[in-house]
Amino acid sequence: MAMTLKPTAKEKPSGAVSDAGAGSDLDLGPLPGLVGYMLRRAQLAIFNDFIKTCAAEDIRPILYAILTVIDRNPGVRQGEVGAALAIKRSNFVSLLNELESRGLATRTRHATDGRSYALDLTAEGKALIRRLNTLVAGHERRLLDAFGADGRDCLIDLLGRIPALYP
Amino acid sequence: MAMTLKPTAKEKPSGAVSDAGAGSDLDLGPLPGLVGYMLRRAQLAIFNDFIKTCAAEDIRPILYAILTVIDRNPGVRQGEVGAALAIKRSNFVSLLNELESRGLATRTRHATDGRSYALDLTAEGKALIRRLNTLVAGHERRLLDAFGADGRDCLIDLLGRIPALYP
DNA sequence: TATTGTTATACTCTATAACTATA
DNA sequence: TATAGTTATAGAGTATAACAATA
Repeated sequence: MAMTLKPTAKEKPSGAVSDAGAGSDLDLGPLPGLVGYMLRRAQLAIFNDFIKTCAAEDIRPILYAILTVIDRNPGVRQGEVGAALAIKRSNFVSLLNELESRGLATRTRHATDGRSYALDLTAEGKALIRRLNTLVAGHERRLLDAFGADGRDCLIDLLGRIPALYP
Repeated sequence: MAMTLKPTAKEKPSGAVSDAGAGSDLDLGPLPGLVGYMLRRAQLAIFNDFIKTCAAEDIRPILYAILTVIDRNPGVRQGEVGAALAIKRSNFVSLLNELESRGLATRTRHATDGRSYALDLTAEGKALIRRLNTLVAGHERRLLDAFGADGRDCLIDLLGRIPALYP
């Protein structure tokens, strides 16, 4: 639970606008000190790189997450995947339709509950997720190279504690 | 540049799904180890809290950021604000229209460049940003209480280094 | 010719309500 | 009645292309 750390040297002696302004020399006031603001910028940058990384397979981050969960939990019910990824049922439908029409995943009626669908990857879907995992590992390695394993683990750890703060 | 730290104790001995699944017992595979995935979940949680925090003033995160930059840089040109916040010019127009029509900001023709607008907050806008800063400080304090100043600074520092990784 | 702001448009993600079919 | 999935719809945020006015 505890954590000991030394932040990187503060290179801006006064204002502390840091790099957040993307080269701009404007005064951003409290923004560079707000977790939410820095989170938005970081997420934009990482998602753009993720999209570029998986562009050859035409897969967006949300589709990669869905494919991953189905791959790891064959026969999982549709609603479970959505809940695990915080995607609303109504929004999940068209995403799954997309995967299904591309021949990557299948809906099968649940054995004991006629309301549910059991989701599985097709052979093509399984082959795709393997290729994607290789691409994504390369994408992730850039962060690992920049931050080191300790820095990356620390970031993951801190980020993972945030959702629990807002019940 | 260097950083020393001890991640929090790993409470899940085996799988390490952590809290990312929001209580689900599904196997999320590599997702909880991906910075981008954890970033998305953290940002969703923080933005939702921010929106709730500023709901009484009917201000979304992006409007707060714009108001802040205009407040800190009176007379700033429209394009500069957009560039500082990574908002495309074409998308910035309607956002500024919203602030202007609500009587919070003004467009004035730039003194020396007839193409530009100089942006300023109205008295009402200035009063609003002061109230917002109080609300946002409370929102941010929750993170500070949870992580401590060291943890928060570490998080901000790591997040701030991410955009520079993708030129 | 290049830049600033604007309009138009499209796509993705998200949110809500109402519907169906099963339980 | 409650739940799983679906449809319809609306709102944000983001992206590109084309245009007018100005430099």
